[in-house]
Amino acid sequence: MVKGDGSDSSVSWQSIRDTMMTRIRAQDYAPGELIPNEVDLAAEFGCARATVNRALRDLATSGFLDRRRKAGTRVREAPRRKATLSIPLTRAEVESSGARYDYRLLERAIETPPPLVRETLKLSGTERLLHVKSLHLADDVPHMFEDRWIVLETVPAIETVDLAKTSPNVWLVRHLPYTHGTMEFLAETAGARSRHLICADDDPVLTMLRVTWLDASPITFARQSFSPSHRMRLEL
Amino acid sequence: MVKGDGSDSSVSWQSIRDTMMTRIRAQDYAPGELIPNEVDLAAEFGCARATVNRALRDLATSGFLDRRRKAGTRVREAPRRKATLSIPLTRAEVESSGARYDYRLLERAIETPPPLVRETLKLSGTERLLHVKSLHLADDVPHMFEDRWIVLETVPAIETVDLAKTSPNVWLVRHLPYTHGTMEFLAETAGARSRHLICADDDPVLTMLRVTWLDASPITFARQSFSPSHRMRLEL
DNA sequence: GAAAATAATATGTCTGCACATAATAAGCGT
DNA sequence: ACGCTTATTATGTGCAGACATATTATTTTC
Repeated sequence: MVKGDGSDSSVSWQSIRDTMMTRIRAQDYAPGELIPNEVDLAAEFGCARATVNRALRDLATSGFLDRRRKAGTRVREAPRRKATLSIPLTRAEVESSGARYDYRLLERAIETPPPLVRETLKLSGTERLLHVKSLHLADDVPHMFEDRWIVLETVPAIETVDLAKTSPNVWLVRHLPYTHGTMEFLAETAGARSRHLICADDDPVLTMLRVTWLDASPITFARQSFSPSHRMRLEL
Repeated sequence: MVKGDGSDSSVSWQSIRDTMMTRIRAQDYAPGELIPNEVDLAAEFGCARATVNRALRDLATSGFLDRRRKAGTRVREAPRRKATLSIPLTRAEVESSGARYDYRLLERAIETPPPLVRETLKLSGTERLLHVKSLHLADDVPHMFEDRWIVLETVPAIETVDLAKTSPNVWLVRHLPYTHGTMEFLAETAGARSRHLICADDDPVLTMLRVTWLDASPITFARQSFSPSHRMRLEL
């Protein structure tokens, strides 16, 4: 076959991707403008169209290209980037820094949602929610305080789980992957949480709000506040 | 042909992906355990192996499966998730909320890096850096204060750019896409920034640190502090 | 029995080819 | 001109077959 030897006769989709990436960076293709179509590029690189397709598809999902049928492929003006945030699974985060992880269940109750939670999770207000407060520690030092609401209608199984042993997040990740969700970062003063995080009332703390859904059904709303000086790190 | 009519005889990779996703969620395949190989799945779904491959590859990049040659494909114990953060291009962020965006250059100077910057960007200390402080506004209200260092050795062209018109970030995104970088969120007190953000000295502000690289060359180190009450939102 | 050579296996990818689909462009009738 | 129908075109996807590559399993050799 023509491609058998692997060294030169065949072109890899990665090499095409890299070449195209170089051209985009060098502005050989102007931002916003059309690039040659797949057939032409395949001819240029001397490969099958499918190979070019793979390369361009990859650049599109990476956010450097915009592709539309018939309309063609064009260079994105402002590349969108994806951050691979190693899903703040607190345990892994703590242990990766060499510290010993510990978890304490503080409160557990079944309640109806207060207004903020009701709105966030788009509930009617009559649902039964599991309300859990917990503390996560690194080397016995408070690391994060979590206040979480879980919709029992969506996750009935969690009602019988012993949350003193397994943290809600760990259980949820393991048993009920979400389909989508949102995440918000904000800064606030520790306030009442200072008691758990062992800091001053007016210390600034980083708070992360997370809402997850299983299609149209709300799963959980979590408010996680980290001890002062903590940094949430993401890779780009 | 067998697949021509498009309605039933052919199976789409998306449908296979969805079916497999359902099985993973239902724990038909136990976490950590092997799933059938591509040939068997292709037989089950009545399609070509390439189609199964596409589906499984997608689930792997989404973080639900782990794939290794010869070793096979297994269900990840704790799915890794990716957040598509709409690259905090401040202008777009502000305008999407319906507000008018404005930008003001506060300071511009060429300096040698202080210790923190030198370490972060792994510099020797003798390099010339462009040091820029700027303020970004939404409807004339301070929205974000930025303190940025740009390595002129990596980005010589920016020295002649009129940064009163174009913000450094906009220029960089447009002219020099980075290959990788990191991002950190933290909470701190406004301190001296309170003057620009028009808030109290001890108000908690969300700060985002961003460092970007072009392969092994450092591009820029930015410290962006948002006005109190601002939330940084990411989609999962 | 341990190390080295060899086989087996699952995923990775490329090739041609065909048809599907979405969106634009062209043609046409009024 | 205007709106409608009908090409045309670029990307999207499927199939069968072949080879590539990374591991793991097995056998051979000392």
